[in-house]
Amino acid sequence: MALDTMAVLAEPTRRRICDALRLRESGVAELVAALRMSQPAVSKHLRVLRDAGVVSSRPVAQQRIYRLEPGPFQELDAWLGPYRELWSHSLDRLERHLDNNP
Amino acid sequence: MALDTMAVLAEPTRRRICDALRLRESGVAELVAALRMSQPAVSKHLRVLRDAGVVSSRPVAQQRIYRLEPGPFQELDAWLGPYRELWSHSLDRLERHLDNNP
DNA sequence: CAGTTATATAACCTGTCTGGCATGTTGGCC
DNA sequence: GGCCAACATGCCAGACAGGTTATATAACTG
Repeated sequence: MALDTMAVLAEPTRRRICDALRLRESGVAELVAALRMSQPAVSKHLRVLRDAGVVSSRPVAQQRIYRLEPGPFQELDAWLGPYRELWSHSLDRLERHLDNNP
Repeated sequence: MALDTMAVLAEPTRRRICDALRLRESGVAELVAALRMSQPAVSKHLRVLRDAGVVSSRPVAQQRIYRLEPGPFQELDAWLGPYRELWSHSLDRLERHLDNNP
């Protein structure tokens, strides 16, 4: 469910990791440099992200390359679905208003 | 920013409140009954949601009617934007694959 | 096999968050 | 004005999350 996913993505550091991985997949050291944080802290966040399926890792020599997985983001998108009519209805009203007032 | 909004919406109880308010605006007592939780707990969550702009309240006699506000959900939708190409690209590849293998 | 690189895990501390109970506060009613 | 109803707020206890340092593991390297 998007339930757990939201909690995982709510953490600012983890979102920074996602922002970084959105540009290109990376090893841990690269993320550590980008985030200016201790390596264990980054590894812990990566663990959480991986357990939630937000990222996946593949070993390359001693490195582990992390990349984003689309699934959880799609879930989040789907969860947001019903809430979209909160503002799509407003847009409908705006359109009708403009139609009636040319 | 969507930053704080995500943390606010990550809380399961608060999401249940949002789910309830999505159907219809309600007073606190109604939410208390729906969530089977103590009234102070609900009021506190409503405070957090209101501070984040996720809900707004309007007084009606001694009641306070709460309703959802679209803003934060739009922010979340916007934040999700760049991540959408994670799976839209996959769909592109799938389409090309199907085009090339009729 | 010894040493080094790259990452994961363990132990610990601290701050924050959530829930409950008790107590304010505000608006209507007799 | 006194009382009740509907919420809000303060305070406390328990749980949990995130960071750091120290240590373990895995894979190359000579």
